[in-house]
Amino acid sequence: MARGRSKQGGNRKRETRWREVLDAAAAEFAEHGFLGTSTGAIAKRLGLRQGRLYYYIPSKQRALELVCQLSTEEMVGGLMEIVARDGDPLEQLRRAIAFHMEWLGGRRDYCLTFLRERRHVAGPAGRLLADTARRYERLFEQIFRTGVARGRFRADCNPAQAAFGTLAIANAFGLRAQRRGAPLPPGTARWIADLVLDGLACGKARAKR
Amino acid sequence: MARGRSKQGGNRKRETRWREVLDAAAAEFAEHGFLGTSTGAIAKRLGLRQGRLYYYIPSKQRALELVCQLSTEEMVGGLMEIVARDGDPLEQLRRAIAFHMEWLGGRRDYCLTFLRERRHVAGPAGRLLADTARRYERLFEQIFRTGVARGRFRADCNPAQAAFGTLAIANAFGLRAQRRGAPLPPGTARWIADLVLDGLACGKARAKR
Amino acid sequence: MARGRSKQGGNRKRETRWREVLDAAAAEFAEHGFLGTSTGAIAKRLGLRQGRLYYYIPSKQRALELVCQLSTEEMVGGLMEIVARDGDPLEQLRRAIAFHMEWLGGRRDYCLTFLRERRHVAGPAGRLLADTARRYERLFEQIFRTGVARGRFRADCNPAQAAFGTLAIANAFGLRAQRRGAPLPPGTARWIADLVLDGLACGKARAKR
Amino acid sequence: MARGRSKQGGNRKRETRWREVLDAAAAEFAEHGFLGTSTGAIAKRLGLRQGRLYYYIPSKQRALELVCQLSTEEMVGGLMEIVARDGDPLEQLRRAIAFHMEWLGGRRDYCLTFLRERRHVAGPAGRLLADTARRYERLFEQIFRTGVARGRFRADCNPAQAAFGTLAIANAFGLRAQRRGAPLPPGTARWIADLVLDGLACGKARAKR
DNA sequence: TATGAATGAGTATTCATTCAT
DNA sequence: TATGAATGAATACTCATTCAT
Repeated sequence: MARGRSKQGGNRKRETRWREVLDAAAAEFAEHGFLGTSTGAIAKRLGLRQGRLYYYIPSKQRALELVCQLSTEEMVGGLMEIVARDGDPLEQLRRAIAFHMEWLGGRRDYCLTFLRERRHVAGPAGRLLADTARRYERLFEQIFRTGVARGRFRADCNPAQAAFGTLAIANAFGLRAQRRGAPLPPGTARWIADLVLDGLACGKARAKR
Repeated sequence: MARGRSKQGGNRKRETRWREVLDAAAAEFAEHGFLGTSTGAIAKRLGLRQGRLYYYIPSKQRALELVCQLSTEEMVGGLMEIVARDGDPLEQLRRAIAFHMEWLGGRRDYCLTFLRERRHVAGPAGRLLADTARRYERLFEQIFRTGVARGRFRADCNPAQAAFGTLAIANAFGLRAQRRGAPLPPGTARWIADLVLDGLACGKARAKR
Repeated sequence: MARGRSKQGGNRKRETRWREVLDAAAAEFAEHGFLGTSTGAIAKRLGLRQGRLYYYIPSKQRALELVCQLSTEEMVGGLMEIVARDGDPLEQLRRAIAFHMEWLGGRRDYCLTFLRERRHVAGPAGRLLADTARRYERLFEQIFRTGVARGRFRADCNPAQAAFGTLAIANAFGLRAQRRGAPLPPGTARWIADLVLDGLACGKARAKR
Repeated sequence: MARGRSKQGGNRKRETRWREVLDAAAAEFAEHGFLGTSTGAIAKRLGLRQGRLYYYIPSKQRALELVCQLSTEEMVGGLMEIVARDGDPLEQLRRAIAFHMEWLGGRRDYCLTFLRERRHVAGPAGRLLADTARRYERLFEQIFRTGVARGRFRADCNPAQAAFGTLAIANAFGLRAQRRGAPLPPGTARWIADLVLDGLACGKARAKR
């Protein structure tokens, strides 16, 4: 390729810079929202002038799509591994939650952007995103289903609801901690897993009392 | 006086129209976000031309503030009554959650707007809003604190965390149902209360197992 | 006429109200300028609602024209009498200046509006205004011309320039006092007349020294 | 450094363009007033599209402030030099008036804008402007005060009034000539100085006659 | 790789004016 | 005599995007 002097080196550098651009976009999107972010603000964060941004990304819209896709797809990949590995569903759930919390902490900007700004991703990209999100939730669902089937979780546990609820709780606590700027306290994942287990999977069904 | 009467009538009509304007704003804000909403869109929803809107509201910004303030303040009022009435903390929590879910259902647009768009309310109005939100959460906190003190909830229940978690779960389920356009299924509030009780207030603390 | 119950009474009342409207317009124009004045502001000053104004005036533009014309025409009338009356040009000038200062004080809003806002009167009305203003200046000019002809003013006094200068000085001092909110101090007109006489009409022509 | 050089060049070009923008704004403000000037009109004068203007100036308001500040501050600087240089107060006054007239001619748009539109500069910028204007007037005042102290001007000359009057006369004649589009006739400054000297500083006080 | 000039379209807000009541 | 609802046009300002250099 004419562009990179050494193909490898050039591409790697380019790739690196490209990630930096996405990081900057994610940071701005997380802080001010997609519509509240100007391309100038992203550029400024990178020490570039506005126009230059378009060398790296084709549009602000596309940047949002990429930010939303990148981490979600990696998250699905990671979670798949956990679910694929056999083991006690209860342990699996703990690991899954720990995994999820790690991402919330490590990729805060990407997660926040995905959670709050995905509404601005429409069309094919939006459908792709919705699909990825569904796959992620289904993996949690599967853990609950297995747990119920094996008698580890209580019989009236609704896997779909449990999966949704688990993510809601994990995200709420995970992002609350973020909002305060502090890293997640170490026991958080464990504590949330217990909360979920008691409330959604193992506790006595209250309504029956 | 003839004028007094006509003035009354005028004011009532004006007041009504004002609420309609806020409703329309809330609906648009909930659907497209504050920044994604143009004043023209609000006007269109009301069958007005854009400029006319400013006869009722001083600015889009102020409309957002009012939308965010109106329902939250009423919610605090309602919840205060529930908490003030004496009774079993467990029953109080159930009533509180039911009350909260009713608002999520009945004032969907206002609640969504508050939850997602309040970040765009800055300055004094923002501080007021934060204060109202804090008061609301504190009322839930108080229920948990009383429950722990009276031995109805488990000893290691952290009232602040429990209050936060309760709202996170209630909002997540309440608004998920909304997103699908359907009204909340009748048992939802009860079911969520059980979830919260098992997970946050009464279940065995897993970590100790 | 169908409109007034008693023609006389109705018209007089109407006439009065009409003057009040013009006064209010003049006051706003003087304070905020023509473009800086909204019809709502004029209406407010009168205790009316915006729309009602159009019962009295056909347009904001026309209101400006009337404000500018009214006092200038009366001023021309008054000054003509002074100039017509025979007498020492020096005394005439004193009287003319006193007359001018009285108007600046008594019709402050009208004078300010005329002086600063007449640029916004275009078309036939603008030409009429320019003509009236020219007639006014010419009357001063005439005093100087007579004074020179009769040997009361120095020979090299340029009547046109002297007239222009006289008005500039009178307006500047007259309106400065106004700006400070105080009524013109009693001796002002006399003092200004002396200034003008020394500087423009009687003093030794410096350039010759 | 290559960048340094290009930056220099860029800055100089930018600076130049910036002055052109202010010149255009001043021209429009002088012709149509601040409120009568649309940003589009300024842009058109520069051959730009409206939006582009905001690359050079942050707002129309700020442009007005800059137009008003720029020349007034330079004028104060120039006048200070004249007053600082020792010499006959009478000669000083002549120089000061000549200096003032030169500015009226050379920076007509800026001066007109300052004189007529400064009322639209409020807040801190307005206070700064008022201060600069006061300093300018005080410098003239000082000339008169010195002249009286040294017995060159008549004893009952009021320096503050004389300064105000001098500026009123100079502005009136200076801007009248401008309005007619012609440059100031050569002897004007001299002639005005004589007028001022006779009327304000040296003539016999008429009232005593 | 980077800059800055340029643009076109969009958006909130204001306001003179009209009209039915 | 007065009101309030309604409108259409204007206007300041922002911003994503392009392109010559």
